[in-house]
Amino acid sequence: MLAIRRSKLEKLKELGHEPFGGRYDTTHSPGGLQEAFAEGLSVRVAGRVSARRDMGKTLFFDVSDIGGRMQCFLNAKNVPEEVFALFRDLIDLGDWLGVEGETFITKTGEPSIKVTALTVLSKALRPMPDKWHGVSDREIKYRQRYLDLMSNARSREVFLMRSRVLSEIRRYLGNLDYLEVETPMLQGVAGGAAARPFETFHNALGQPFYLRIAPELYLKRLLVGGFTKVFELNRNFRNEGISRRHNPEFTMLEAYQAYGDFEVMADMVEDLICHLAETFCGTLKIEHKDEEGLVVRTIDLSRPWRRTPYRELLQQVDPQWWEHTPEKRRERCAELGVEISPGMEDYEVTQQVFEKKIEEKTFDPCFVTHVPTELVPLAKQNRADGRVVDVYELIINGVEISPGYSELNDPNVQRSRLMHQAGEETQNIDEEFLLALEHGMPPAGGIGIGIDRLVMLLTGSESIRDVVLFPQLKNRE
RNA sequence: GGGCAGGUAGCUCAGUCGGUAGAGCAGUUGGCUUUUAACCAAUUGGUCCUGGGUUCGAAUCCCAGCCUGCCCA
Repeated sequence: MLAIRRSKLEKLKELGHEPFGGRYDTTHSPGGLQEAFAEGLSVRVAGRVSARRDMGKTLFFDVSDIGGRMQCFLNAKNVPEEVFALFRDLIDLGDWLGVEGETFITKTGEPSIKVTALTVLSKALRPMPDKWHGVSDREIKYRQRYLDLMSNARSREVFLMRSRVLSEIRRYLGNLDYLEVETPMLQGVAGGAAARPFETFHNALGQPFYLRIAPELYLKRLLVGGFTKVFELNRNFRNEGISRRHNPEFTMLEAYQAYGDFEVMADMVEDLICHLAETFCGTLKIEHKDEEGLVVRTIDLSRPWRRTPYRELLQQVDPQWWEHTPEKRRERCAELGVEISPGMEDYEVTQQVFEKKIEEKTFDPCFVTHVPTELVPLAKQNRADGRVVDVYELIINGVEISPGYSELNDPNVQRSRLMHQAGEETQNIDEEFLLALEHGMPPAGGIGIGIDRLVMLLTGSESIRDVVLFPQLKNRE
């Protein structure tokens, strides 16, 4: 098959066509013309030949790109013989073409271009995937995403929506006077979260670096510097397991607002996510469907969203949970079918119960507030109850979508909390960050939003690999 | 890391009890001047994931490995 395509390529050259083209100025994209369609327009449209229906002296073909398709009509009577023969004999499904002609509507009502001239833009030497099923082999979808995109409308929709969601988040925050910034991805100390980092090495500096696991400690330095509303929307890296919900590199939004607190930020996140759902899904009741198109779950984003303290949620699992001794709590785990390991601290035991019995079963939005201090070293402690911090963790669709804090800005408390978390490993403390706090950070509310999980929620995707263009896979060898 | 499922033509997939490797689409050839998964006829195309083993004979049974997916940790 390759050989046949190559011989067509040679014939194109013999006939004076450059098979890998060049600049081609268009009046419309295929999808753009579809939207702005009127009869009798002179147009130039380019795209990949995605279908052809050959009727002898007449033939139809579609040109398409990520944004849509347009039917073209080629008739032996309307064009010079060589133009007709060029398409008929040398153009295959998958080739890129520039098409010039006039718009009209066919007998069957299809908006079309009556072709008068063709320009070869690129010859495809390999065939397109199955025109009806597309590619469904997961490995091919992920390793050769372009084949997935050119053959599966659903994938195109997901990634178009992802792109538009990112733009809309930037626009939304910009309207609120947030400034977008970029902070280091190569960090000397990987701070801002508890996760194993990727390690690397800078040769000229002779110094090890870590790929960031969070931008938080740098964004807070910017609060110290006087940025009062600031966000970063970019990649984090965590050297941990890969699963349906985890990719080693993932996209995170972090935003900080001076003089705010976690409740101000919860209000904003609630409004932002509802805005995105209304804009891109047209509804706050999002239906997730299975392969057959049957609705398996409906997520209701109607406001106001539930806000419930961590303490109360555990009482819903076991009313006596907080009265139990640590030993009794471990016993209850066995009864509840929650697996724990012997080395776990008491608060970790409770957190396991939270994750298995509450988080995984919560699909409609819930802000879990006031979680135990040990779980969040970077948030302010609650004034009335120092055992908890002033934070929320937003659960939707059984996963944490967004954390939000009243940010800790007391340098002394911050130091002791980080020391406590680091234990023996004091080299993991970002002294430069503590130095910045000593210069004075305004009180602030901060949030993170896991963008991949948000896009999964909005598109009804069951796997993070279906919303990341090139998910991490093992090398072939 | 553990368990389960899968890997067959470019793509989507069948393959019975271990007995010559199959279909649809794509491709090729021919026909057809308004089709839209166009249609009709003919036809090409295989490292059956890899490597061992059992057997007269392996896509099929056994062992090891690779890759993917799902579940668990």
